[in-house]
Amino acid sequence: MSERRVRVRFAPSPTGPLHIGGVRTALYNYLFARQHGGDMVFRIEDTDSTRFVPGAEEYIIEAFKWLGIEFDEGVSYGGNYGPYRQSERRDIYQKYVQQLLDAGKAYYAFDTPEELEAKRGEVENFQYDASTRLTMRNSLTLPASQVQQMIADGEQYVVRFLVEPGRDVVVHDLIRGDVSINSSILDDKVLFKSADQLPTYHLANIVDDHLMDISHVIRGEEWLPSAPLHVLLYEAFGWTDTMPRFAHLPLLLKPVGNGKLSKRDGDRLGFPVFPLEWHDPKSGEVSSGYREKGYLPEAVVNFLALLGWNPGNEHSEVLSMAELIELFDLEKCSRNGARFDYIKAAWFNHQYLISRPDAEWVPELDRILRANGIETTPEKEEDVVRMMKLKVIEYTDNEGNKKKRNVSFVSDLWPLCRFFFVAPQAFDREDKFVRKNWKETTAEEMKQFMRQLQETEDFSTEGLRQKIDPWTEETGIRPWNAWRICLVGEGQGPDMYELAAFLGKDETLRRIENAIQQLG
RNA sequence: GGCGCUUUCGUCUAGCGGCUAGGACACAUGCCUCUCACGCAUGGAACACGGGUUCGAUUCCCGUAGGCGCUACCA
Repeated sequence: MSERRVRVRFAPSPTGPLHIGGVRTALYNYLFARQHGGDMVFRIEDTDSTRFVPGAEEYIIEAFKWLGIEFDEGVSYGGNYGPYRQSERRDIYQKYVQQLLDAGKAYYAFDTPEELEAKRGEVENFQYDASTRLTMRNSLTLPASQVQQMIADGEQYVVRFLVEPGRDVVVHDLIRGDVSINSSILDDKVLFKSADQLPTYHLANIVDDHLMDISHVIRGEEWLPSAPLHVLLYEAFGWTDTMPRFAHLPLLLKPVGNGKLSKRDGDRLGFPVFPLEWHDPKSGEVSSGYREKGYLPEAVVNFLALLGWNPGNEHSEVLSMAELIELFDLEKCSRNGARFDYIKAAWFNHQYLISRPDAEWVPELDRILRANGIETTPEKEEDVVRMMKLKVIEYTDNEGNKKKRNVSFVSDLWPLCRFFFVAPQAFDREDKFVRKNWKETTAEEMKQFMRQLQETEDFSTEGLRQKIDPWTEETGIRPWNAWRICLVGEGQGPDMYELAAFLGKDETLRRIENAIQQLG
């Protein structure tokens, strides 16, 4: 078994945008596959034609591209095990359904949805299983000739799996160990529906995993209760020796309150639950995405990887995809659900944002500036990036130490740097910083200060420092905070000499004059 | 209701019979300082409960309680 090539799959239903929990499941599959030099398969499980949502498949593919989770084969990637869309595999499933039917391991059932509904109404905890199947309308209770006739007449039916009661079915789970369930509590699951000539999830899933030679099934914990059914299905087909190994991942829970993470939590607390922004084609509703919110894909991946798995104490929590691949270990996955700590997600984003290479900033910053009506030319771009990188993301303090600012999202940047491009228009007298640093004597001091600036020949950072520092010593005037109000409008921003040097003498003086006029 | 999974700081977790129970996020305080930050330092903060097993349980077993999931002609 250790010789078997690792092949895993991520197999979503195209019923809407990819939930962040699904992203994590895919990520774990990906890490596992890459670590073992195996294959990652992308399969579309669209066996419920009524729930198909246009655009969902494309959305999912785009989301993984953005996140850097790569598939080796599957829908849109090709491969030797296709087709990878279940709706295109009808013939295959029919063959295997027939195989079970012929072997007496499955049977036709003609009970209509209405009849079943009625049954559930009159019998408490009704379940279609060994205890009830002989009281229903199916090929076990009806004469064979009548069954043939009904099918020939086009009567709607389903094929159900015949579960032998009274057996303990053991599922070996890589994360949880052996899980045992008695087959008597399992129902005779519907395997195939005549209405759309498609199988249900369970049948399609087992057949495809077998045919695609999947070695490991890594999926969410919600599948654990049906895992014994899947084991039984492998047995019924005679595929137990190549049955994949199972691993059921803990679920992602709400940040606060009870239950699993839902879209509503994101709306309520202000964080996305989808990787990309999603425009619902029916309702027109727009759901925010990590990408559009200014998250970096590396940060999302890193954060998600650590929700339910941990490499241990000796490692930093800031891990690249390559490091995650190297360290990942299914058996070290935790078994209990993880609350979704979106505050920590922001911290991860901060980590990646401040250490981003300059080149990657160019298009991003350019976009921000254009969005705010600042035109940059390609020649100027580099200067703008350098300036913003040095003065907004990272700067040098008076002692020459490199410092970094608390920027968590790309969208935080504009408010932090707009003063480089736009002079403060109005001043808020109620602002704490303004109140504290603009006193009655300040206007007069600023006028004196302006004369010093006026006389400064070398208006560079160093030139200003050499001219102004001695003056503050002589006069005892400490101009920096008031000066900051003039140029920035509030208590933030880089070193004042650096800022003034960037703005230039004219603009610096203009802004001070304006502030004096307004604040008096 | 039935079945299954699960339970260490507020949160994510390390721990795999003997530890002052460790780290990260968040929080608080201090240092730095021309502002906001960053950084650094410090601090508070946890083994759900009850029985066993054992010389010794956070760790193993059994209950109880809580949490989560499944219980469709959805995945």
